[in-house]
Amino acid sequence: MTDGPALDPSELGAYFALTAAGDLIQRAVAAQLAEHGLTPLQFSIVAKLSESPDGMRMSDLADWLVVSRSGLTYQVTQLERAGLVARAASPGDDRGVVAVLTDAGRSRVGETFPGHVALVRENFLDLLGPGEATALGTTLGRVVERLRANGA
Amino acid sequence: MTDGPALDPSELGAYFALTAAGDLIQRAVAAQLAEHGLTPLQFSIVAKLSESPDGMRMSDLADWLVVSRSGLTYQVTQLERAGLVARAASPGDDRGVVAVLTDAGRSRVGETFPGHVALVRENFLDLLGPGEATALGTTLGRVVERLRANGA
DNA sequence: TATTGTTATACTCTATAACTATA
DNA sequence: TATAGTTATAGAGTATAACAATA
Repeated sequence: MTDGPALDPSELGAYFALTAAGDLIQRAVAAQLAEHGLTPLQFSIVAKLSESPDGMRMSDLADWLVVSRSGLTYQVTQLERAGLVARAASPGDDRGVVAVLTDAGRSRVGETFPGHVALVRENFLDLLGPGEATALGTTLGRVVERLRANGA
Repeated sequence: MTDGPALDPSELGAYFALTAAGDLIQRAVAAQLAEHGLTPLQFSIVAKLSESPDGMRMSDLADWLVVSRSGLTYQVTQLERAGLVARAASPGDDRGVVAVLTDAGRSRVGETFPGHVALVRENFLDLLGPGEATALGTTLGRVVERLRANGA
C-alpha cells in the first residue's frame, strides 16, 4: 500500500462518481429485483443456475458467490420455499447436493431479465458515446484485475 | 423504462466491469476501514462530521445518508460508545440534537483517511491514463445524474 | 481423517410503530 | 397539530461451531 498526497479535484470526482454510480445502480437494480420477489444475491443464484442445466454443487455455488456455506444453505432454502430452486442428489458423491432451477425458477429469470437489461441500458449504456462502452470496459476491467490480484 | 434487445458483448463487458469494480472497491474499502474499527456507514458519518465543525442535526444526517432516523440513532449510539462522536443540544430548537465529532473522532478520521486515499489511488486512480480520471468522472457523473433523476 | 452440507446459535443491522418532549 | 429524536420490537441476513453422513 503506497501512501501519497491527497486527491486532486478530478481524482476525487472520478472516485466519487465511481462509488456513487456503483451504489446507485445497485440500489436501482435491487429495487427492481424486489418487484420480482428477489434480492440481488438471490438473482445471482438463479441467474447462475440458469446457465447450469445440470445444477450446481452447493460448495461451488458458495465459493462462486463468496458467501459461507451456511449462508448459501439459508438462501437456497428461501428459494426452495418460493419454488424457484430444487435440491437434488449429487451424482457420484453421496455427500453432495446440487441446486437446480425449477421450471418456475426459469420462468422467473425470464420475467426478470428484460427489465434488468432495460434498466442497465437506460441508466448506463445509453449515456455512453460511441466506443465508450468498450473503453470503459477496458479501463474498469483493469481496476477489477488489480483488486482481484490484491486479494479483494 | 424502455425495453430492448439483449446486451452485446461490449455492453455486457462495460456493465459487468462497472458493477464488479464498484463491488470490489467497496469490499476492499470495507476491509480497510474495519482495521480502523469502522464500517463504511460509520466512516461516512465521521467523515461528514469532520467537515461540520458545529456538528450536524440528526435528521439532516439521516437524510443525507438515506437511512431511517432510528437507524441513525443506532449508529450514532455505537459511535458515541466508541468515543468518536458526542451528542449536544441543538441551538435554537430544544427538540433537536446535533452530532459532533470528538477529538478522538477527529484523530480517528485522520488515522483512517491516508490509507483510504492510498487504497483508492493504488487500485483505481493509478490505473487511469492522463485525462482519464476527468473523462471517467464526466461519464459516470452523467450516470449518477440520471439515476438520481430517476429517483434512485 | 477429511469433506459436504445442515443446524443451532448469536450478532449486526435495518425499519416500523409507539412514545416523549418541544414547536 | 406537527416535528425531533429515542425506544421497543421484530425481521432479514450473515457467520462460527458443532454435527451427521459419506469419501
